Amino acid sequence: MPTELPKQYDPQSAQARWYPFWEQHGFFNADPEPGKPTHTIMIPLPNVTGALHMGHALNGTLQDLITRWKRMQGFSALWMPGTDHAGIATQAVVERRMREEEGLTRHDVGREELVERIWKWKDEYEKRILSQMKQMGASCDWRRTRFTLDELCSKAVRRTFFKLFKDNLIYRGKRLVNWDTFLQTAVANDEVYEEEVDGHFWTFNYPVLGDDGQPTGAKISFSTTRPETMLGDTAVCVHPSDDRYKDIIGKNVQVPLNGRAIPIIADALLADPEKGTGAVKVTPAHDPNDYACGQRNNLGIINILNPDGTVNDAVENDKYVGKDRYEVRKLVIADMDALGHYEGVEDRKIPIKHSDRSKSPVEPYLSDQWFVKMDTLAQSAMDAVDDGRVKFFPNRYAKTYLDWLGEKRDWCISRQLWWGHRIPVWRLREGDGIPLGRELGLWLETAAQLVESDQAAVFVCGTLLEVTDSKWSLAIDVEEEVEGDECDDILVCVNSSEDEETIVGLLEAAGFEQDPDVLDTWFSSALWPHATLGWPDEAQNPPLDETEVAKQTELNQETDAPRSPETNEVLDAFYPGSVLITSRDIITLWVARMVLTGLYNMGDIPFGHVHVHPKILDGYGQTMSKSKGNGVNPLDLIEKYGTDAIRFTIASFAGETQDVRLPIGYECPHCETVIPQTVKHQNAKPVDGKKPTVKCSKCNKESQFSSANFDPDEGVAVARTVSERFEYGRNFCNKLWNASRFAMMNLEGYTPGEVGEDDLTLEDRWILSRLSRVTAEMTELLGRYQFDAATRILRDFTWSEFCDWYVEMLKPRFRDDALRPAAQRMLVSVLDTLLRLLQPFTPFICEELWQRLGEFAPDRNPVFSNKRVSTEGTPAESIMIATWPELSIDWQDAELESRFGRLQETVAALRNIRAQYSIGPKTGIDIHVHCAAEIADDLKQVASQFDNLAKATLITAGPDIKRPPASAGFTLADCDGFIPLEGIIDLEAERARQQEEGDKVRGHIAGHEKKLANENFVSRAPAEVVADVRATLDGLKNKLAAIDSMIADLGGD
RNA sequence: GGGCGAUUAGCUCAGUUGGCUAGAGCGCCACGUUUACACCGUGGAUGUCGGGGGUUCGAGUCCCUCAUCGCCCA
Repeated sequence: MPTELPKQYDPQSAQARWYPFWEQHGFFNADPEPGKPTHTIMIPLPNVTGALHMGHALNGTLQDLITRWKRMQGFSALWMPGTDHAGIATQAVVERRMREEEGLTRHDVGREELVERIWKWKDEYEKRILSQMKQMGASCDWRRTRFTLDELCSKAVRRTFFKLFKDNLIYRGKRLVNWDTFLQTAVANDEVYEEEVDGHFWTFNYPVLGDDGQPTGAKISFSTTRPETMLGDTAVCVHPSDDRYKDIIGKNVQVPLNGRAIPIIADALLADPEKGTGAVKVTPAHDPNDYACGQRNNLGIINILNPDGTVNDAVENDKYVGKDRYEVRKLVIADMDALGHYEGVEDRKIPIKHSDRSKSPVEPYLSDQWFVKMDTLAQSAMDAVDDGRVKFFPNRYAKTYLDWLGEKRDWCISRQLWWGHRIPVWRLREGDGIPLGRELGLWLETAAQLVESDQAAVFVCGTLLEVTDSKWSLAIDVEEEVEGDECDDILVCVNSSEDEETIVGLLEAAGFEQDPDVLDTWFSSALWPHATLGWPDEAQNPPLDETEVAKQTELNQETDAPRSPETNEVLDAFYPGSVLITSRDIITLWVARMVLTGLYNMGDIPFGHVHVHPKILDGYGQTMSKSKGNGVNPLDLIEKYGTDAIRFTIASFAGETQDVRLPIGYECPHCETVIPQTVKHQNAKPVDGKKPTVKCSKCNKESQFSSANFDPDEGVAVARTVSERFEYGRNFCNKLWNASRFAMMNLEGYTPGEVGEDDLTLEDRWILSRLSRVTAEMTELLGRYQFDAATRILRDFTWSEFCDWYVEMLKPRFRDDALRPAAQRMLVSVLDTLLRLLQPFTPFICEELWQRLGEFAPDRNPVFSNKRVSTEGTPAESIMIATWPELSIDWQDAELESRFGRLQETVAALRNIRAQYSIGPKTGIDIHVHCAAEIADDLKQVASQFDNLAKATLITAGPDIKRPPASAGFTLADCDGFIPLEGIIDLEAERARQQEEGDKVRGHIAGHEKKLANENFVSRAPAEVVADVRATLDGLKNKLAAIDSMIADLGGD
């Protein structure tokens, strides 16, 4: 027996009920099905470092929305879930924790143990993240969940690396990196932040040497913030046009600290004659600008640092070797002073780069790294956008992508970490040298066999070992090179294969050692779109997660994807994907790389569309981030407002131009007062283990609050994050809920059947016309990823048309036995359709209502065709697999909508008069309308609605109607209405009211007349526009005449 | 330093190729508990569209310039 709905929607119970229902029924599954088109979205994989934030909530909502929409449209819609191992971020988090809790460093526990600990961390956080996504309602195919370090993804990484290696697209080179001396690893630019610190600016001088190598007595002065780098100086640089130094360019100076002679060079890019002394020291190994200068001028490069930040023996002065750089700095200053080359110091704020992971200052550091040559790869990815195979929405982001790729900078893929895909290259241990003579020849024979069977690729002295017809060859005379000490390097890249272990064993026995570095995380995420689908395995489908499959088997015995022994159908079906939905900061890091690896491995783009959505900022316009402490936990909001409300509101944020500000507050757990968040709250951190609190402005009680910086103590009352903005979504859901509640209260005795052409009333035709338009617009807007506009038209339709007018107008029909069946069918049809339009946005409430509606109207599939509406047949088992609404364009009727508009305006005018004269809702009013006969007929037909909507009785209507005495009035474009108000009317007030209205109209008229009086406008503007203005002006004049005559009747002038 | 974007009501934001004296939600004011909904209904007030120039018959919309803010790249 159907039960009446409660007055308020309870999101938590709907969420708890329907998500498992969807999962168990396998509705999220996406499998290749013959004849069914596919739609693929690859998730921008979240880090396993921490929890999800608002950005993820936005990003995930949009992907789910599109996936749910496409699924309803009949696509086999795949939303591929998964997480990213996030090399440095994750390792750093685990290392920090190990240090804080156990006082251990990674060197204490060793590589294997550390990696094992990180896996544990990953398992915990992955679970947490995936569960958060489920709470957001994500309809991912969880059976296909992947992780960038899992077996499947690892295979793709190995194959790609091998392929690139073999194609000579990978090389080793030097590079100045941001070096974290604490973690002893290179950190990427996006893992570095700049902070101003109090520092010093010292000035020193170097003595100039004559041609004989002896000091000439001249000196050259320069300043520096890092005096210790003098130990690695290889030049002093001046501007070529600087007259002060013209004569000494080309001469040498001496570094007093170690006696090294270095040249004075001229470089216009590095030296600035306006600044300081105009001369600068050049340390190519420890400064990016100096490095570039060194490259330009063929300077030497002297690296003076060990990986831990101590000074190495290259400084040629034992006094400094082995000491920390900051200690050396002091020594160097003192020594220069003692030697008489110190000139002074001033205090200065210095911007210093810090590692985001260890919070310690980074050093520019020259190191050996692996690179991918970007030239042709980058070009292929640029071509894909240039020729439109990949389209950006909004289009302007194509520029970011193309500009970045256009630089074709080689991609540094190595990271000095332990957590990640280890580089599959073995090289001879340092010092072992290359086997000579016969031995080398034999070795190459063996290597050639591996190369021929595609199990390895080999570089000897920088040259690829090539094999044709079982004969190896090298582009160099290898023995000559080796004997001449030109080369001492053999690199073997091992392909993944069954014999891999044996091959590695042989290599290691022969003195080879695997490179210790791991690959950049982006290397594996670049492969995400095809790796997750099983590439490079083209002979079978990728495996499914057994636990997830098991969830479904209780209800459905055949959930396994159709197996095919011959091909990877999943890869064939879901690649290339459809759209990538992401935020703009990873267009270069990730999007571009996915395109180029897709083209390289698959010969095809990974996705046809890239949608870039806005970012969510805090109330002060700052990017939300963990380090700023201004992040918001979506789960707090879900608890407060419900998932649907969050999703709906978030979708309404997703426009094309602006980022979104989200001012938040904390809700006092004692009295529910909202305390706005300030920067102070954002920065608050526990002091001596005591958690910060907020003080309620009303009840004065202090409470701990939700924060990204700390977890509140267990068991205490917590002021949770709230934001007024989500009331938008919550109120909307409640409105929908209550409209449905109303429907269900009036569905008793519902029978399926037809509403014939003659039974369709004005409001029926109107709502169908609107519904048809809205449906078409929705499809259009979602296709362009204009989520904000889509949300708006849905809300407007639901609230301002369906609820405010249609449902109101249906009410009298439900009271009439003869009219009720048709009204019920109409209401069911429209509501059913509306719910389906809303499902992608607010899936939980829609499912709840869909199922409830099924109790009242088990047979109700609406069919809108041939000018009739009928309900028949059982609806889909779940709204998420119901069909996406399509209404014929024939239902759209502009003329009818404008007739309906007149009805609405009339009602609004009547209500306005009621408000003006304080006529209570129970008091009836009469109305006389002066208008053309045709319009009069129209009004008479809907007369009952005047009563229903404004408690007004239409007494008379027609061209001969005169204003009754003592009446208020209103004017529309094609009719004037009069409401007799004997005894109530205040002539003076009514006259003033009309006067005001008249003034407004006069203003409009003046504007239009001015336009038409302009010769240029009439002759140059399009005829259509001119005609429009004329028509509007005529209307306005009629209106004004009517108003004036009313004023005259009221005894005015 | 280069690029992209933003600046519209008290707040948060819309405003398709230039064409109705600029709209929404929240907030505000007045009235209202009418058998879907007070997370509601009815009515109302609110803007030098960042400043300055220009193009045009016509500019919130296009161009130039200045200011402020944000992001990306170096």
